[in-house]
Amino acid sequence: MDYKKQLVEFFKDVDERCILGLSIDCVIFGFYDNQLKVLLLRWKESDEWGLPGGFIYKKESVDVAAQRILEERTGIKELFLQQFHTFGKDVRYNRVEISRKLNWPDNSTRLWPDRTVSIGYFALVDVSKVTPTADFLTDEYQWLDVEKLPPLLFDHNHIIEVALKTLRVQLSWQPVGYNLLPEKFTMPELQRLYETILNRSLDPRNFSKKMRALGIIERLEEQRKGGAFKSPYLFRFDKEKYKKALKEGHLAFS
Amino acid sequence: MDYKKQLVEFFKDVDERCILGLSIDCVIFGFYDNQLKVLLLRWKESDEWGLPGGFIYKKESVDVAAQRILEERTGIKELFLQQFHTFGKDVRYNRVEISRKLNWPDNSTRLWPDRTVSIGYFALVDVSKVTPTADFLTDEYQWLDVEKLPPLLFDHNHIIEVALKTLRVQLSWQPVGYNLLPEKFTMPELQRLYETILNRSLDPRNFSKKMRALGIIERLEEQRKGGAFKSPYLFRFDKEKYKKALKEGHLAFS
DNA sequence: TATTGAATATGTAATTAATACATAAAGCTT
DNA sequence: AAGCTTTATGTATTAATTACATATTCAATA
Repeated sequence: MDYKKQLVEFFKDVDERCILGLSIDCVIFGFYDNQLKVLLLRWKESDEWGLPGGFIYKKESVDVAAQRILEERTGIKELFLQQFHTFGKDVRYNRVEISRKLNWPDNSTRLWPDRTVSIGYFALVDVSKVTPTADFLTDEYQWLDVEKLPPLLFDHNHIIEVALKTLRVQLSWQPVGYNLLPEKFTMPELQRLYETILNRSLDPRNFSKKMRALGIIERLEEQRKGGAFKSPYLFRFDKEKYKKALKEGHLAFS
Repeated sequence: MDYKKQLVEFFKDVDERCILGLSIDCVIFGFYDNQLKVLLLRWKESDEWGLPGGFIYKKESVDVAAQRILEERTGIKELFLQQFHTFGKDVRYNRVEISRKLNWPDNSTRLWPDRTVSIGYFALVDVSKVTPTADFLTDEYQWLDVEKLPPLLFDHNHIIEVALKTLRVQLSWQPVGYNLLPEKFTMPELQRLYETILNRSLDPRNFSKKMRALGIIERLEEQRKGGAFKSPYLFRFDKEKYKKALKEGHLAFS
């Protein structure tokens, strides 16, 4: 059975097992090469990219569904995952246009509901711990720079924008980094993460002072060698204190 | 035709005109008697209270539906309205329990979907400008103190808690008051609004200093007479500057 | 092995914001 | 006129934020 026939079966199956007209879209952020990246999937037999997403089983909480979808796509369980907005415009896609873009038969989206409301979640993950896996509809993944995204399927560019905005606001009163950086990292790496998310440069003396004052990281004796310059110290998050700061929220990068 | 028969018609009609399995719940905050109030509706032929809510027409944006529902319930168009969370637990109500509580015939909720996901919006309104109107399912409204709520239908107590938490967080970086107070208000009134939302007392000298420094209110020459004490000055929000502050977010009640 | 270039580590002074705190003034009542 | 109640207001202290420059280390290479 070829892909196009499987598609019909796939959507029939979704209709049977899942809630209709409601989906989840996941904005999975990662950080490397000093850039904030987002995980995107290329849809089969097309050049179109979109966010990982999925549907909610009939007897499954939405939060659980989001977690499941993320685990399916990234292979990791423990991650920062947060619902940030529900996208409910009456027209979020045009079935004819989608069929064309995806090179699907004309009537293949016939079984889709007239509209779909999508609940957006964003996740922060350590790229090195992730093994992205495409789903049935897609066959390639890529981490793309959030600042240089091509036009995506559906309203996914907009969804990413809102996620990013939420992340920026959150950064001003909660710590970020535990889920985005490897276990050990240098102060400049942490600073570049903040600079990337906030999209502006910070003073290294003030940044270091503030971060260390928060009491959520500890400096190790270890240094990272390798560059033709002074070796930076390595740091590590104190998981307990980090979690506490997440809850209480006492940062202020204004 | 009596109410119980109409009920069946009502839900049939909803099924035909609206998206299934998705609803909107509105937490409408108001402020008077120095207390933060929330608008609640009593369901017909019962003593059970719940949030105003409704369903989304098949070709209607979720935001528009929320606005429509609020307008139907309060009669006012221009209000602060914000989506704050989507509630998607797999079990949010028990149909048998609901039937019993509402004194409905046993099978009256038979046509309800197995579960409903609800999108939560909160609104801030000037109580004096509102003419609350009950809907088909309800026949009485009341403004109840958010701190003294009885057990409500469904997960509405939880929804209000989340709304209140959101409002508190928001207060720390955005102004509040334009939609909750009458056009002219005194500084102590504004302070009590803040104290009520934050649930703690503030120093009047510091509060006044800070508020006036924000540049979003102007003091009028007018004073309010009437009490056996020094007449307070009246203030008014500068709508433009208030809107700007809303967008930019520069407050900090920490 | 001495030199150079690149990135890191660090401290202090100045400014701004937040907090703590008490008294005089005005309006109504009696 | 006295008394009660609520409002209006300023200053000193502390804490937080900002601005700013130089010495260090490592690797490459001359």
